[in-house]
Amino acid sequence: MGAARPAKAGARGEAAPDEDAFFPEGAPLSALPALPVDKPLDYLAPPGGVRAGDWVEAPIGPRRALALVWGPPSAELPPDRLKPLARRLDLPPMTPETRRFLARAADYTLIELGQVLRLASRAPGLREAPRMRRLLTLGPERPERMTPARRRVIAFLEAHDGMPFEPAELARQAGVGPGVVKGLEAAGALSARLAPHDPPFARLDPAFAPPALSPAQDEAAEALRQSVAARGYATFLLKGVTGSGKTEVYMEAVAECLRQGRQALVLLPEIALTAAFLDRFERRFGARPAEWHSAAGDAGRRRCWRAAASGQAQVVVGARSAVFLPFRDLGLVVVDEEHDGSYKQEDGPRYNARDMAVLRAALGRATAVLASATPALETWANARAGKYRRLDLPERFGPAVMPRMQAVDMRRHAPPRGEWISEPLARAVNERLARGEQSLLFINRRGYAPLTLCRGCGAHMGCPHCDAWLVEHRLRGRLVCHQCGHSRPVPKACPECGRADALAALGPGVERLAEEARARFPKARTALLSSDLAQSAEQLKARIAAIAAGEADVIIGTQLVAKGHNFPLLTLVGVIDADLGLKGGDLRAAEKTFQLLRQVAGRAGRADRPGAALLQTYAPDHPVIRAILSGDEETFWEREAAQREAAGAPPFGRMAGVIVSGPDEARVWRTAEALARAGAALEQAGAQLFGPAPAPIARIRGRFRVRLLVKAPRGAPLQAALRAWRAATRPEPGVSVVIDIDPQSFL
DNA sequence: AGCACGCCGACT
DNA sequence: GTCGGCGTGCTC
Repeated sequence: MGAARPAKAGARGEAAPDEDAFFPEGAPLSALPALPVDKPLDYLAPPGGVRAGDWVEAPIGPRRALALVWGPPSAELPPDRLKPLARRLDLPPMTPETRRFLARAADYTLIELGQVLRLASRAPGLREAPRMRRLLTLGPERPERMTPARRRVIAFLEAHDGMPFEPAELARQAGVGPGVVKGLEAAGALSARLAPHDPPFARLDPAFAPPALSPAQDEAAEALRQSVAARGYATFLLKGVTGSGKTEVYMEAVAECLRQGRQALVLLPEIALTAAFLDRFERRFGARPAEWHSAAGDAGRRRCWRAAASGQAQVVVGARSAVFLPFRDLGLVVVDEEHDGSYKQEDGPRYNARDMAVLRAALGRATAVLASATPALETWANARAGKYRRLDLPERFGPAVMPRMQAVDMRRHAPPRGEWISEPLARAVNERLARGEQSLLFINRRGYAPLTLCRGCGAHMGCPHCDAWLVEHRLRGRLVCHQCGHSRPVPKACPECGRADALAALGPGVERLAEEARARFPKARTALLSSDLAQSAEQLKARIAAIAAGEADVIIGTQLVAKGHNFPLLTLVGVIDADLGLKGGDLRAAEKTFQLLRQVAGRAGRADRPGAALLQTYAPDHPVIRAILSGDEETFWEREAAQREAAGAPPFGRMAGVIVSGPDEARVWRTAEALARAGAALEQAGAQLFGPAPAPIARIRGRFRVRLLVKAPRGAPLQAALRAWRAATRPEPGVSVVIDIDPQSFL
């Protein structure tokens, strides 16, 4: 996310200057339907009039759509051609801040403005009247005829001190039939009132249970508190390893936000992690926040959306799409584990919730907090450039931030053919076994073996849809393509030459490594952890928890172990192939490997009991390996940033990936070349175009794919230029051109 | 998002 | 000759 400057006029769909303009019945106005239109359409105000920001129902073709009153009419059509809006909806109006945010988000992500409104209104039942229910309390009168059943109802209500009940619930609790309650109400002994069906969220108390903070935590918390209290824009990078207390620190920012009477949003990358977070939240503030994620259900989403819009929900905790909720007054956005790839929406409208969070804070005079132990390169670069304020949390229990890191030079310690655990690593594991401690053997490759080769004719088992090799999954008895998911049974004989028993499995996967570990450490209890072995997310979590609690001595795992769960008994991490991922054309390979290996190695030991990590490598002098060994991440990031600039690859900030794909290779290539030729138009706008790369054309899921890259200096109108450029080139039939504004996807 | 319009393939 | 595939465009 680039600089967070205040809103600038001129962007498409900018909120009208007259922010709460009133439009009396019949007056022309513009309103934005929640469908993929790229600008508001003109309508006439409905009976009773409307204001900018009001939710309405707009006729669109033969249908009616949810829409938002945007501002004065564009006057592109004469007023006699305009249709009147159907009606004003009983929903809290959208604030000018949120409207400006939606406009800028559309501009930044190249998503149609109406589609962004749709993201902001994805809750069920918005066009229906809010559901109400009848509640009964004790009325002023007593009934003339008193019966035992009636007495029970009255006594029950008296005992509950004015608390209201639904009729059916009251009858059940008082142990009477529904007729008794009805009779009492008719006699005037009970009075009824209507209340919203969705109960309000419990009030949160910022003073409920403030934790004792370390001096370093308190310093960071104070910086955040001051920023929230100042009610202006700022973004912080809150950096600290697991266990440094990041969560406690940003919870204090939430507390200050509550004291300010503004709303806070906490984005979490994984729904699976929310339950633990919610418990923690409740212990701090005495009640649970509103939740926003797909698993919350229709009722939950409706309740959360309305409470966010009305301001009743003080804090919303949610997945990435929560960033588009129409908050009434958002004062703080926290993005936890900001480097996490799941903040990126890849299907349908493409956006990165982390970037949207920063944009939203900038336009709403709010504080954004990006929390991570391993920030994304672009976040790190933004902090270095002074756009984000950086807060570093040291380890609470002393300087032992990372485990002792050591390389095992595989050129000197090569294991025998068909094995992958070196002697030094085996020794280290045996030491742990003797002490009753856990070891983790890490290999970032699922399955048994990455390559199956015929010893007879040399044929390798490739995917019929991609160029990728098929990976043998021995536990499933299948060959699987990790690119496209295609799978087939493991053949008995070579499909090329027909020779039986000639197929050889080459290279290690996690299943094979587990086999080797069991043979190598026969007395140890081994456990295999791989995402494709789990039946369900729940089951996987339970399994990880059991292993973390000590059910295994040697864990053999894929990158799944890098995230989430802590392993308190773990004191050794052995990285089987630290070089994996450093090869290949991915510009982000070094950065990704660096982060992954640090995260995995960081699982070893705890702050008070540092562990060790052994990296098996054939290239101990590779800069990435050296950076991981030295732990000097600042230098590493500096180098990565500089190298990208030197290579002419877009550095940071304003850039876009352009994905050209289709089923016909020649058509995809011709379209990519046509786009490249039209790049002159981009260059006039100060942008540069890279590609298409001369490398062989990629095949993914049966479609050919070519990538182009566009970069523009800060301040260049990249979005507008991209729009014009794309419009100027007609893709060949069947070819699609997708512009991806987020850097993570294409680097 | 729907829905109509429109231009090329296989068919009673 | 037509029926129908879904690519493209429009909705105030």
